Amino acid sequence: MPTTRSYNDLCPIARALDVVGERWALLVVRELLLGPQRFSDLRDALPGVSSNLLTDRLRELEARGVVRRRVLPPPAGSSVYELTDRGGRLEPVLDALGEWGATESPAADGSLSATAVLLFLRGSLRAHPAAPSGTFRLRLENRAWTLVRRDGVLEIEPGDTEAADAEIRTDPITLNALLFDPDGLDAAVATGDAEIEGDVDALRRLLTAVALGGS
Amino acid sequence: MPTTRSYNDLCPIARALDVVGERWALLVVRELLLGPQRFSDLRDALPGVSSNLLTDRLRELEARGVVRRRVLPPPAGSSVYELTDRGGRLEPVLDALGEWGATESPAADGSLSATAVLLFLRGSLRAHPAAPSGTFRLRLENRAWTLVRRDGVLEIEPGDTEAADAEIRTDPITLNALLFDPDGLDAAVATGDAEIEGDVDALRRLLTAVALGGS
DNA sequence: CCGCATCCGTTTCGATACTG
DNA sequence: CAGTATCGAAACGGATGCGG
Repeated sequence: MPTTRSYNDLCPIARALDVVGERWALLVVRELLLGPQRFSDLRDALPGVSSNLLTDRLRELEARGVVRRRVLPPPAGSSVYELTDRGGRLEPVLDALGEWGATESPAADGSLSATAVLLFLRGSLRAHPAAPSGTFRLRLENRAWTLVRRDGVLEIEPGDTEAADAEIRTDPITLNALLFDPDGLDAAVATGDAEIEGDVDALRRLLTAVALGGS
Repeated sequence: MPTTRSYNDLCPIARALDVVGERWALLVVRELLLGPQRFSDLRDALPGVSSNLLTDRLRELEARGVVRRRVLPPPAGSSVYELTDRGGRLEPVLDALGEWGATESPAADGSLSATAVLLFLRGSLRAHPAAPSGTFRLRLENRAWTLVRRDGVLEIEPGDTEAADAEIRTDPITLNALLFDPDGLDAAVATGDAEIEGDVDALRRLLTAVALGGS
């Protein structure tokens, strides 16, 4: 049964927290920021959330107009969860939280979803104006995203939406490490933790731009 | 006993939520944004939080470097809680949450602390460039704040920090209503819900600027 | 397998009472 | 005023089961 608890506070901040202040709620929104996800994608991206609680959160966020459930057209038949317009407008909240959280110690251990590292990557590049232009394919956890930087705007979309200058296949943890130490790219390739293709120098410049921006 | 539960997620957003994602935590930060507060101030501003939980939250936020407890110099002897620099950097998070929460329905009923309405007032005026310059004294719940708009910057500080052009004495709910309907000022004065002094026209222009910005 | 629903032990929360 | 102590209620977390 979904939570109905409220702060009973007229302040807009408190009313926002009534909607997305429950445990896991904002992390579900985080996972949906780059595109729709299936129930099991969310569960895998959020280790520690139990399936029943994930169901509750999704129902609650759906009832509050943050998330929408959409049944894919046949033959898929399965359904995905995606942000509504209102849910998408939570992006500045998550950006601000991420910026604040990034000032802490570099963190010890834990999981890291593909969406999480891609959001960090995107935020770092957006904050760092010197990032190179180009189109990059990122393959993480058997899924693909396309990073496009053109005319100063940076977007990351799910899928192979267009031809890429370079491609990297790796896992979120390795990619995250490379964002802090781009020079580790060759070593990661050597150990098989990452595979790269295409314009490798462009990829290297991309990683370096993040590392410079983050310091 | 303070909470130690973690998402165990390397994402900066999740790590931020490990610190300020517990219930009431961000509302405590909200209350401290405009200046130090005593324990009982916080409890009164946050009806619904039990004193033991407020103690837990403050201890937790103190341990995480968000809040600091400070003992006032004699003869006061009492102690106050205030934000650390790191805690103060949460302001963009609360701004973003407030902006998102304000797009909802105007809210039905509930409490409203002085800080909450002043933060809303400040945010609205900052977003609306046409707000008039001047210095205003705001008296709510037996406490005073000074609103200064000068050279395009707007600040609200606790106390009577400088001479004011006008003063209003009222309660948070009435002030909030006036922010949506400035024309209600005369009625509020007539019923005794508000008392005003000084340059009343300047006060009227201030309220009107908020109403225009919020629409 | 996916998308839940049910059950159950543990943690957190909320209300009230009480103390220095 | 500034917290502590206690206790029932709610929320959370993990395991298991079940229909498609």
